Amino acid sequence: MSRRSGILEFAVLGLLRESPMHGYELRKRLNTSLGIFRAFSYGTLYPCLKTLVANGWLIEEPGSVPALPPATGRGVAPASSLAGRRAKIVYRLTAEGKEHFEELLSHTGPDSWEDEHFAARFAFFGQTEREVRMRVLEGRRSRLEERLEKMRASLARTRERLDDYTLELQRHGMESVEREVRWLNELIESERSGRDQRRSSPESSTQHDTSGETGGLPRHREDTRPDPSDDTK
Amino acid sequence: MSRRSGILEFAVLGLLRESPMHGYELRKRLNTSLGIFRAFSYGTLYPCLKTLVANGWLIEEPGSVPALPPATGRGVAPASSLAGRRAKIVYRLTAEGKEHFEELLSHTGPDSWEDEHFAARFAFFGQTEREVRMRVLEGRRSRLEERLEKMRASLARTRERLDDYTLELQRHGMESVEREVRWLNELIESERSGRDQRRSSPESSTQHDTSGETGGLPRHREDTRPDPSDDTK
DNA sequence: AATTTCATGTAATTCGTTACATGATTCC
DNA sequence: GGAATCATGTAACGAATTACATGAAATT
Repeated sequence: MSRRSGILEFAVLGLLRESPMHGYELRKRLNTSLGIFRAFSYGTLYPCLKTLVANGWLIEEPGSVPALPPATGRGVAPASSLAGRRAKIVYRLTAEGKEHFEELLSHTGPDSWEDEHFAARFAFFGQTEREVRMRVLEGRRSRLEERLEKMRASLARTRERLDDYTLELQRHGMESVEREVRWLNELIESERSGRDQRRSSPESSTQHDTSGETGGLPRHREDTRPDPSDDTK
Repeated sequence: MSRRSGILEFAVLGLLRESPMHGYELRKRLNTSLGIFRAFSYGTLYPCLKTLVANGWLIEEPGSVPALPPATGRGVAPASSLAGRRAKIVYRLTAEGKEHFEELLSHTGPDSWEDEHFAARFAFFGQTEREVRMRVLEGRRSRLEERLEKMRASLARTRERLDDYTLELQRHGMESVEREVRWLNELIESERSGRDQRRSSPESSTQHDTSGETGGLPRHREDTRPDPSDDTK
């Protein structure tokens, strides 16, 4: 019962699996860390957290403020170390929550290939088993190929009667899809050749795979611009 | 009043501007002809049509069946030529509807740069004035550049702490955006150099611009596969 | 002292879907 | 005559947003 959205629930559990957080922080990570994630609002997030708690997947803890500064008498009320502080609820995954998340991770349904679901799943591939990763990647690919088929068909059918702009829009749309298919091909390829069945424990890696090419994801370089600025406008 | 969605209303008016249609057909065109348009369901479309009628922008006409076949006594009830036929309501744009659409076309707000709105607007660039086209393209571009900024920032901030997959997802996302920016650059460029202020009358063109290169959209070739098949699964 | 950013929540509303209900027409 | 597709609609529900309301903490 209470068929909560899927995608948000999934992402919240996934993020909380890595470390406990409070809502505000959670939302930011939802919008940044994860690739595509659209900006969920608080009006969505908080009620969702509530139901996750109700389901026994999360517990609320009194907020121990992240990096509590020296606080030598400065400010209004230094109070009793970290006791009387209102609000700032930190959510932590329970054992059942963890279990539930694992189950979500290992499941794949036709939804898993859809745009947003796919992105969410991909974002947690780090804790997904190899076999499931493959299923998701391949499912996504065939979903896109289906879509391409339709686009091509409709293009062929209507080509003559459309103005340049509509045509250009379709063309660009198709190219985007084709591009994603190529991306998936690369990923699938490198999944096949990669041998590591790695399975989480979030504090591994940072120097994961010193060999340049084989076994990991396909290599792409990216200009390293240190560019500190704002986040979600 | 009755702040109807925008995007669906806009698209419906735009499609009907070209020619009258009934709901079923309309929906198909929504999902195919226009580039990106997500599949609206009937449960969305029909009520929308109703309110557009209520606003005086559309009128319902008894359906003259598209290509009515000889019908020489065959079938159940040939009836009185095309009189007693139930349903099949054809919607036609009224003068006010046309006016309203023109106004929507010439307006631009911050919404116009968002993904779906942008696609919808672009799909009707054929009947949009040059100046407005420019505004929309440039608005979209700066919207995307903003987005890129944020992505870069968040990448720089979190790079070390993320696993390979999350990173790869972000990288791919950024590349997609960068690609669209390049596309927009091309379009803007060719808008600048193109001289035709063309403004609709849908029955022009089909051989619009016999010169290969200058003035129109940037040229891209595309394999012409005649591939007749189904539409919306 | 004032402003900004952090932080949590709720109520009303919007947008859109699913599932259902119905029936005509065409194809085999 | 039975299946598929065309065609129109409605009611119940779902997901998420906006606008509102509140207040603590940090920055300037």
